[in-house]
Amino acid sequence: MTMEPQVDPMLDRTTYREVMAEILHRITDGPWGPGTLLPGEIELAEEFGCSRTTMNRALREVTEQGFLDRRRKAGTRVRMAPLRQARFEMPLVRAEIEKAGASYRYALLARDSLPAPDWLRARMRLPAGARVLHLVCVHFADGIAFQLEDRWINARALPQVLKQDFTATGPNEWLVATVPFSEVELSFMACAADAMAVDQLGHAPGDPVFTVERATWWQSEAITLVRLSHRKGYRMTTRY
Amino acid sequence: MTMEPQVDPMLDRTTYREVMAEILHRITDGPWGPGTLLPGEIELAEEFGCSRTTMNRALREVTEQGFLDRRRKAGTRVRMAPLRQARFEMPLVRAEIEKAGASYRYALLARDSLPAPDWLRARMRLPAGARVLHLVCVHFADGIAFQLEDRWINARALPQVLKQDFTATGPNEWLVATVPFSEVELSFMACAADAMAVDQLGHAPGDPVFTVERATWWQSEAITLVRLSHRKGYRMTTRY
DNA sequence: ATGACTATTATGTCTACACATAAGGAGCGC
DNA sequence: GCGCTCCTTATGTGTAGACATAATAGTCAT
Repeated sequence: MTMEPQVDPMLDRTTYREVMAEILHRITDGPWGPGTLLPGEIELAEEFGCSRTTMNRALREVTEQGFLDRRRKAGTRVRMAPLRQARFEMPLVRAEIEKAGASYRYALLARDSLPAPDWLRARMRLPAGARVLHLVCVHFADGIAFQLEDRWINARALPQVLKQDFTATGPNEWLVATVPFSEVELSFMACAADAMAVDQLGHAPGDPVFTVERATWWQSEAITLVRLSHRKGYRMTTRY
Repeated sequence: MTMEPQVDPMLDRTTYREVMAEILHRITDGPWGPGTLLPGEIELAEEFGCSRTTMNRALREVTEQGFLDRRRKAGTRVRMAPLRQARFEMPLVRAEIEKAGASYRYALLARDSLPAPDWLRARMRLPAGARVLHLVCVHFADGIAFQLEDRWINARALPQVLKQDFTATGPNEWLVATVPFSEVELSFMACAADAMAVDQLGHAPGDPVFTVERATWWQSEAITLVRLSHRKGYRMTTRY
């Protein structure tokens, strides 16, 4: 029984990834400078030797990356300035420190179970009388205090948290592995160093401290509120 | 000539947006808790009354939003914790102020054309002897200083900038409309108030000032470096 | 048992086609 | 000129069908 030699029919096909790459190239280093009106999908599909569906997907994804502006009837245009948005990954401190090539150490400073104070109940939309666990910990990079973590965890939503002993690993890593979140509020700000920041991070009183506050909920139930104070001179940087 | 009554065939169709909404609902408020293994695409498509293509797109987009984890053969699983990434839109100050319902006013404080100082050349990878335009401006919300802008623009890359008179509109709006960028470095930090911040933003000397620094390049050529200092108590917040 | 091959399966992607929808633009009445 | 309708056009989205690919699970020989 003889077989016809079969060439893989999909092997030569232009994929939407290839199309994307070429489009991005034409935008950033090629003839499609800012403001250029691109040919229509059908025309481009013919030029690239793919279906309109594939071209549509490629253009859609390049648009999502912020380089194009598409409007029905008006066509596809190269943005004057790529969409002004920054994506931050919020890494675990541990990962951040180890990525920088420093050794990581963690210490628990305080641990306290108590009814949620009023300001916290208001901030996190907690019901009256909810119990919370309050933790204070420090993260060290090469033995030097890097980040001070002041965390509140809703023990009503997570009763197991009260049995956790956070002396070995931080609450962040435990939470990430244990509970999800559906809603996050994230703030960046500059605060004046308080007593805790002075003691633990080596700031002078009143020094500017870069602080991140992060509140998370799951299915409308408060999970945790954390304030992360950083060592002197810390910058949060992203490139894109 | 009689016509058959034609029902719009697409009107009843399940759209990928509807599917996405239902999937997200099932994840965040429904039976698909973290770790759940979802049924296969074909099965889901049947249940939702749509094609596998549509179901695939819905699942793909929910995955992009960080709620699902998909692997060939292994299937689709709800993530334990939604992907930890934050997206910041970087609005024009004007838009930010007006969105908050305040009136916007702009003022140019200083304007100076000079050869790039060494620190700036190093910071922006500028060639020796490059001329830059240095601008200082303030953005007011309801008459109160909101943001202080300290900007350097590479006049070698943008010779037209020297002819621009930035008394009426800020350099940001001009740049956005004039020149694109392909590379951005964005930093957030807490600085101590300097003389300029004291004079213009009403800080006390040494007060913590939330500062954003943003450097942009286009095709490896430096465009602009800007430091934005914010009024007392400013928080940059995002929800997702 | 163990390592190598094979079958199976769920997702990934491409095609061709059709209809939907937003919005620019022409033409018209005033 | 101004505002209105209507046509056209480019993108947006849905369908059925096919093949691609990665990864698991099972089979077989050693």
